Amino acid sequence: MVSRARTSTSARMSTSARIPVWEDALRQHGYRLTAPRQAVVEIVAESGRALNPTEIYDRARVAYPRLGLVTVYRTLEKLEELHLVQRVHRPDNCQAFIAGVEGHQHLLICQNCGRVQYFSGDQLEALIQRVEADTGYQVHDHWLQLFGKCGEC
Amino acid sequence: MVSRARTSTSARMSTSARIPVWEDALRQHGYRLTAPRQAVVEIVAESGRALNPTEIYDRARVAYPRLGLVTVYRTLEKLEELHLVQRVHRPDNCQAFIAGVEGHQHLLICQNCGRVQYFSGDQLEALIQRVEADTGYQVHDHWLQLFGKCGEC
DNA sequence: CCCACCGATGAAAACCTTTTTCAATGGACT
DNA sequence: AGTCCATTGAAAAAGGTTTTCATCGGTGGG
Ligand SMILES: [Mn+2]
Ligand SMILES: [Mn+2]
Ligand SMILES: [Zn+2]
Ligand SMILES: [Zn+2]
Repeated sequence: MVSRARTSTSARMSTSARIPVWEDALRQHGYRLTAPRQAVVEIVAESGRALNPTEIYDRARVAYPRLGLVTVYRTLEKLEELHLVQRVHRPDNCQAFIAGVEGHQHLLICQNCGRVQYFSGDQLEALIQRVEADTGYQVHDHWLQLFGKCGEC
Repeated sequence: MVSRARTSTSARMSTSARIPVWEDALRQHGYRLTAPRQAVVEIVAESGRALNPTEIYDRARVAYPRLGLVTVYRTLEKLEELHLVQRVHRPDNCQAFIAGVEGHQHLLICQNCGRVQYFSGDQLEALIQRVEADTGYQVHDHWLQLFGKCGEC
């Protein structure tokens, strides 16, 4: 039970509930909330998959056809700076972005459809201490990602 | 003691001992062992840090000035295919390569100087089972990387 | 030994993605 | 209305990787 409790997959905010939160965050940091930004925010906030800049561009242009690709890059830059999105690294593609979560969590990625889930509760402390003792390194951070096949695939 | 034994940092082949091994592997797969390839192999096999194609290019040209950057890319392609090198992903740079190791191991990377060490013996089985149960995903693979500061830094 | 073949090479061109530049736009505030 | 200035999209530039191509040169067969 104790060990069970240490791992949790996040019951995240529903994807559409993110939109007003992100919009507020942008405004509260002095950024204007413009139509092209809203178009980008809507796509990224609602996606359960990590998306490339060009994928975001293509999808957001459906709602806002005048959008320029540069604005996608610039909006992603701001969303990343505010920790609202994070980059997802995969063997073949490290240029994709997904909505972030608060605190320290890890990614579980479907190798088939790209669907992403977060989880937390790794127990790496003991491992890290051993590696530190063995190597003389001081460990300050870690990446853990699981890859597999999601329920739908 | 049991848990200690499950974690090990690899007492790897000395870096220079890799060179003949890699050269044999290339030959045995039908690739010719040419001077430009040898220059690339020597740099990558002997490096304790992950190197970009252009870093490899610059270093290898010291020994073989006629070398073209394209040959660096092509040689890396073959070394990766033979699992002699692997790509190292970092927050800011996913285009660097380091000598691989046999079997399943993980990377420990110095954030200051880029020095890389391998370790094995994570105990993720229980965590993975829990995440699978919670999410309905089937986990087939994982990435674990530690970042920190090495003894020299 | 000579030749034909073909893998390998480097230069140049093409390509693709990301960043920078720039003039124009249009909110926010007075 | 008028000023300020963040924001925008187009275009250019930059940066990195891949493709193309003519040439080179090692190897194996004649
Ligand atoms: Mn963790
Ligand atoms: Mn592992
Ligand atoms: Zn899936
Ligand atoms: Zn170091």
